[in-house]
Amino acid sequence: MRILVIEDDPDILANVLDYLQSRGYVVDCARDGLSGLHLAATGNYDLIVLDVILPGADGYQVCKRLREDTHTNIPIIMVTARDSLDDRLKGLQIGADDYLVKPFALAELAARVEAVLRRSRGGGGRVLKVADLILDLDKLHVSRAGVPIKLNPSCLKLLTLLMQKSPAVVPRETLEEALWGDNFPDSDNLRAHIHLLRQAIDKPFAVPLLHTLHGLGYCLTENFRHAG
Amino acid sequence: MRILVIEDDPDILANVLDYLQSRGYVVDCARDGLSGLHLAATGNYDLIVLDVILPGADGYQVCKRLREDTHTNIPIIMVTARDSLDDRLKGLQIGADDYLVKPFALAELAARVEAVLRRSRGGGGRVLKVADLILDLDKLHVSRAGVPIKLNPSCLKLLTLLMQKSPAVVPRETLEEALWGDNFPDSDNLRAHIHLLRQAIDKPFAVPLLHTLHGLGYCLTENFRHAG
DNA sequence: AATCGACGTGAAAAAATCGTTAAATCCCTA
DNA sequence: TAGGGATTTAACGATTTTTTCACGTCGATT
Repeated sequence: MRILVIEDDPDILANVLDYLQSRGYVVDCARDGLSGLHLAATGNYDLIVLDVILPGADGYQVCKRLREDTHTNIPIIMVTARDSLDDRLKGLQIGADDYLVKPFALAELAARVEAVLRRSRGGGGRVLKVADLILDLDKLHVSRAGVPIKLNPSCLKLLTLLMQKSPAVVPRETLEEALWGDNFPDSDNLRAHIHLLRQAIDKPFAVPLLHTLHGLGYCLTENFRHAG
Repeated sequence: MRILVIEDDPDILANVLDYLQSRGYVVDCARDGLSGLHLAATGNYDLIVLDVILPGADGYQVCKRLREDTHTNIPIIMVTARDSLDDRLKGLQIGADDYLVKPFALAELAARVEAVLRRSRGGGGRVLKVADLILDLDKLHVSRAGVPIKLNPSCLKLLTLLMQKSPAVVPRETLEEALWGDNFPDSDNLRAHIHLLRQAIDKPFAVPLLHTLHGLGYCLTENFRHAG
């Protein structure tokens, strides 16, 4: 992760640089608004820590020009001693992702850096994984051993639940309620769906993942040892 | 935009509710941790404002369980009177997107809500891009492979949402709510709009970007791998 | 071993979803 | 008030999903 720190106070700059580097980030710095703008536009950073009080162009101008002129959406955390409400509002409305008031603890800066980065990288990637079976909860895409698998909505719901609970056993009633709520269909329909799910995720592969515990429920796991 | 406010103090709750509603958000609320957790898991919200001091499960527990158990990445803004450094760090590290200390100005809450929403949808830039399809949110201008495309307002709304969420799958209900709010028209009208959108952005080009996932929703993406 | 209930399998019927088209209605402006 | 674009409604066929059902298998209990 590459971070650009734009700050004119040499003491603060040195502290921030050291701390962020110690946390494993690659950090560059600029001491005034214009060189900061230039670096930001060319340097391919993942996040910018931006002081408001700067020689040259101030932080608001830097932020505004980054958003409007260069059309970048690099996350920006503004940092400043100015803590009036209007200042904070201005910073946030102009396109900053967060606004931190000096003096601040370096640990808090790092925590906010991580929070913003987490969000800017697509929210953390909501994926479930059991053995070589992967379910992407956003794309609703399933694959096993790299092979894409097509599932209908019911099977997808079942698989989601089973993967979330894995390696626990999920009772029939839980699965039925997930599919139909309170009033299930007349026939014992879950069997058919489980069958479809098995066809899709287990049949084409060597080791089955979906196991039946007679009278108890179903369980999705790799290391399944039958009691015997 | 749907927001869930989890807060037990009735005065603060009323203020926050009124203010956010006046800004055009659809707001629900919960007064304790458990019902908040339940609403959050089922209610399809775009953001959660979460008080730390709560009866039932406290805010940290709610946040943690949302991130770990239910695997949601709904943006969370924590709000609390506890402003010690450790409290703030805990909130951010546990998966909150922002941490706001009481007492706060409603305007600042709204600004931070918007900053977080901006980031959580498509990244804050005013230009959305999916493959060679480009949407300028300021000029409301759409083009693909350099060719300008004219869209009516409905299709524009649909495309905006789909691009913001890309490459995630957007369920029908989300699209319908974006177009009509709570009371959609009688007939299944989304199909017609999707058709129009396809005519505009896909038909004149070689590779389609808008894909249907039967029973699940629609997905705008370039690399769409569907199992045979 | 016999039996009963729970489970697996496959096929076919029923229902839901979807793409497409055309006509009707609404809304704004000239 | 007429015209044009936007939106809504309706209908059709095609496809997919869900449900139902019949029958065979397995496991536990007697």
